[in-house]
Amino acid sequence: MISTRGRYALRVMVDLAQQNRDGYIPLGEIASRQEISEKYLEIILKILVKEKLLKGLRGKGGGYKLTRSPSEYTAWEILTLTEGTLATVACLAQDGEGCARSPKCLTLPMWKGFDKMVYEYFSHITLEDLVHGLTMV
Amino acid sequence: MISTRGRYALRVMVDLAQQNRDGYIPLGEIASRQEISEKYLEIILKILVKEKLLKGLRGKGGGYKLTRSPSEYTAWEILTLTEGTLATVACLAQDGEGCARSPKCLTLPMWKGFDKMVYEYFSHITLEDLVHGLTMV
DNA sequence: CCTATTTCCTTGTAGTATAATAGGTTGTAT
DNA sequence: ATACAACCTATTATACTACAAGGAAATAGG
Repeated sequence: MISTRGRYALRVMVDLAQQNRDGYIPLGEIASRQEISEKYLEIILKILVKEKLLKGLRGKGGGYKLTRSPSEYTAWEILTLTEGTLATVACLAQDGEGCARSPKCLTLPMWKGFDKMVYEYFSHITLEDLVHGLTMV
Repeated sequence: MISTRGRYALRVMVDLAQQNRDGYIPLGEIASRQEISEKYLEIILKILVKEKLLKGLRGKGGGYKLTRSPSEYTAWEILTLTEGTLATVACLAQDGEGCARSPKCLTLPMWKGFDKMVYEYFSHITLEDLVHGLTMV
C-alpha cells in the first residue's frame, strides 16, 4: 500500500509538469488545484527539493519548478524518495540486514521476483507518460 | 509493503504443505520450526481456519491441516485474506468509495495497471509451486 | 528601507495499525 | 480424569500517518 505521501508527490509532480510555463508556481496554487492540505504538502515538497527533483524559491514570485524535463523523471524515483522504500517485505529493504532464514525460505524467491516486477513497472513510467494520459501499460 | 501477518501466513501454509503426512500438526510445532511467536501465530491461523483454508482440531492429537491440495491454494488468496486488501492505493480498495477526483486523476490508470499486474503475479503462484522451489517467475 | 509574499524549519498531536502478550475456556483423545 | 491443544477476549508498547501551528529566512516590488 502506497501512502498519501507518495501519491500526493506524484500528483504534484504531474501537476507541475502540466503547467509548462516557466517560472515558479507557489504551493498554495498547487494545493488548491490538487485539493491537498497546504501544510502537509510542504513536507512532501521539502523532500523533493532536498533530493533536487524540484527547485524552490522563496519570496514574492517564488514557488516551485521542475529541475528537468518531464520525460526525465520516473515514477519509481518519485515514489522511492517519498515513501522511503517500495520493498514488499522487510527482509528485502535496502537497510534490512536480511533475515537469517533466507537460505531456507521458500517464499523469498517469490518476493524477489515481485520486487523486480514492481521496479520494472514504475521505472518505465515517466512524468511525460502520465501527463499525456497513460491508457494501458 | 506486506506485513508479517501475510508473510507468516504464507510461510505457515507452505510449511503445512511440506509436511505431507496426514493428521493434524499442532501450532507449537509450526511456530518453533518457523520461528514465529506462538501467540501471534494463533491470530493468523484463526483467520485461515475461519476462511476454511485450514481445518483446526482441538485436544490431544489436534492441530491444523490443509483442507485442499497445495496446488489449489494461490498466494493471492492467502495474502488478501490475511492482509485485508492488496490494493496499492486507497481509492482502489474494495470498500473504498473511490475518490471524487477519479475522472481527472492522471495517475489513476497507473495504479489500476499496477494492481492488475499484482493480481496476475500472485494468483498464478500456488503453494505447490512454492514447496517445489520457485526459481523464477 | 519597507512590506507583502512565499519557502523553509521545528515542534506537536490525534488517530490508527502492527506485532505481539496474558490468561482463561472449550473441546478431544487416551 | 487428565493432559493436550485449539479457541476466545482483552491489553499494550511502539511506530507511523496525516495532518496543524507558529515562526524564521529569503526575495521582489515600491
